[in-house]
Amino acid sequence: MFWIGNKMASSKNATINDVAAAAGVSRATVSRALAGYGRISKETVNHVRAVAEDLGYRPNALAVAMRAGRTKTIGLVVISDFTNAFFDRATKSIIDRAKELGYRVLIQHSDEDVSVERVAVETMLANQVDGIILVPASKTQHSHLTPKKLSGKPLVIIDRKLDVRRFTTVTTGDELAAKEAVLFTAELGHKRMGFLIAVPGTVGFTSQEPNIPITSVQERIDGFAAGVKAAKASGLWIYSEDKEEVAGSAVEKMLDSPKAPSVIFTSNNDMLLAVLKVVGERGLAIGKDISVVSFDDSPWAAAMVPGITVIARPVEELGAIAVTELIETIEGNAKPKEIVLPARLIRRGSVARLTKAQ
Amino acid sequence: MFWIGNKMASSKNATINDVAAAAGVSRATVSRALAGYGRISKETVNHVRAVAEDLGYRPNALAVAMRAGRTKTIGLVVISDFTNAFFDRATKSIIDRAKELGYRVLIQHSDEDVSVERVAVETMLANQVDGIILVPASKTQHSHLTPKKLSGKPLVIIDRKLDVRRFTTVTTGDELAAKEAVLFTAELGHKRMGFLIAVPGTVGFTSQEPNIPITSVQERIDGFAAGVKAAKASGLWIYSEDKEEVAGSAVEKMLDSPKAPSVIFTSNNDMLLAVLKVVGERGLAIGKDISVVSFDDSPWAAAMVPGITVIARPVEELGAIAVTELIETIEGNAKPKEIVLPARLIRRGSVARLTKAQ
DNA sequence: GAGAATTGCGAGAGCGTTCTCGCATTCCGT
DNA sequence: ACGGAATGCGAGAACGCTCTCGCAATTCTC
Repeated sequence: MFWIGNKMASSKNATINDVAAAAGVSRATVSRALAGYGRISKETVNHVRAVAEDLGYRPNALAVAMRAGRTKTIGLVVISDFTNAFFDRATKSIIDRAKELGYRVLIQHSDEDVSVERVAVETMLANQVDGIILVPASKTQHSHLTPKKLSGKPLVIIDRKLDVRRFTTVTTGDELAAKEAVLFTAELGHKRMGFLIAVPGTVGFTSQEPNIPITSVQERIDGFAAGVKAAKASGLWIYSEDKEEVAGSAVEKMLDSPKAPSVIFTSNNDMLLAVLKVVGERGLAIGKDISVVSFDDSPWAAAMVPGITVIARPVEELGAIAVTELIETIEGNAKPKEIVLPARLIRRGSVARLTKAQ
Repeated sequence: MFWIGNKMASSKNATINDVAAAAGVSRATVSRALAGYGRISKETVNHVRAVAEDLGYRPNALAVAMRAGRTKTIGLVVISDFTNAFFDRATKSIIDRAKELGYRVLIQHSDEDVSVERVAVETMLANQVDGIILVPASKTQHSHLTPKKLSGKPLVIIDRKLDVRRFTTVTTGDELAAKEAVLFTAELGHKRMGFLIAVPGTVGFTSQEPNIPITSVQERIDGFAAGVKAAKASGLWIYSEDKEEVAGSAVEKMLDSPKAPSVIFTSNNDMLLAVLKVVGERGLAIGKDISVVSFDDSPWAAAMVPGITVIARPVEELGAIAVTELIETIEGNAKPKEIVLPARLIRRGSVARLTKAQ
């Protein structure tokens, strides 16, 4: 085979050696010219840049990272994919903020499974990420999250907390928001409140409170209970598998109960969909015959008529703050801190004003 | 500072050199022991593996990739983030399928902007991806997609086509599906059909057909037109900016037109939301006073009552096929091919049966 | 105009792997 | 017991890059 320099060898990338050869200078000079540091003449810079441009030279990010011991990449391990109405926006804001700060994002899903989370973290570290943002599958199982196992790489926890306070944590104040939402419905005359809670790992549904290893969900339950108590109302809890048909049956049961609630709270958007479906099939009018409040806002919850009243968490802000904190820790040495962002109630038409007991 | 070997130097990763030193063998032997190739005794293998385990050794993926000239990573450049009801599932299926085949996925968004797409592709290549899956922002502007600029890396186009046939392309048969959907509504008695089309880059809305550089959207328009013609019905086209308020105004105008349609088709889920909102505010009942058909299925379109009749595209299949084709091209040498997957109508309750002219 | 300071650039090491090559050592057959 | 084959392992190069060090050549200083 004939070739002229490396350039013709194949359609492979031109390397810094090719540029050096073509420009008639050394590798070091090319590096200086392109990165713009050190002692080098203006003419050489221009010449080298022109040659590099000409060859379509593109630095090999792998080699740069290898040499620098830094990849400018952060890892993101979320529990669910972005077909979920919370994690889609969280992921987006994390990617966007990271980009602003000059970082790339590697994404993995744990599916609420600690062992999957463990290998996801392993993969991240093998790929030399500079830091990790994690939505932990369990608040208790974190033996894979010791500084040693993390090779000293910083970790930021979002959405939920661990039962140790070793890492920076960014969450939302769901307990207070849940309580306020309940009180809001109480003001409108509601006395019987239902709460449909998605609990990963459950099979079927139950009204017995299961062990919940997720702090954010627990907070919502506690806040709901506090609200019910403060309003001197009655509460009905149903814990369901995260699957629409199952959740639908749970809703049926709730509606058929002698103490059927006048307002149903749901712990996420999937549960809300289950409620909407059953309620719709029964011909009940939202915001009139039955009221609904859900955690997490979404475009369709806002666009429906009546709009769904939601407890909106500052998702984008949460993601952006997590990235900012992480990168500060990577580049400087920020201390671990616990950041709690306020969630707020967005009142739309899905909660009826009750005049008489219903 | 005192230290014993590299291990104590900091909390950095143990390298293969550390393992070799700790096991009292050479790097080459460690490599053989861990990878399981070459001539090596059983005892050495066990010993080395134990030591590696003990040190928490984790091969540096960067170094491996560097040496191998292959990263086992593919790049994905989509036009929109995963808050979009099509790209969330597409991205998910691509990640899942890639994982099955032992590949990781790097994701970038182009926001329908060719220049952003260009740098996204650049970034991918700088990161040495083995191949790229791309949703092109424009069918005509692809000067950055020549084999040379791609460093010979394979590229698979999805969702839309380019005006050249150089790459493997995976799309859906939207033209036929649109036509069939129109004929279906005609069978139910509809004679006046509206089509609300999101056109990126448009400002406001118009009924003048703009230049549309996206083949899938064009196909839908053509199919709709073919259906209207075949049904001897009348069609009303509105091209709108991809923004809810603007699309809402477009819907208002459509409904106020003297030739107001009895059924409105929408080119994607965002447009559907705009329709639902306006229609709901006017107190019109979906599937009764007004009918709706949308491109792309989504959980909430299915859960609403009545459910929204949609043209469902095989998103997961599309993504999986794209990955499979790409990786076949990477590892073997598959020829470019054009794959078109069928889209199908899912009939729910959002299309009314008209008895008399309406 | 001679020494000092400055400027421009090349040589080379090292980041963590993998893998080829070659050198000892052990094993076998006769 | 001796030649050859088989076995086990180490040395070293290479992937592409950055950056320190040092050496010429040029410019400055008095």
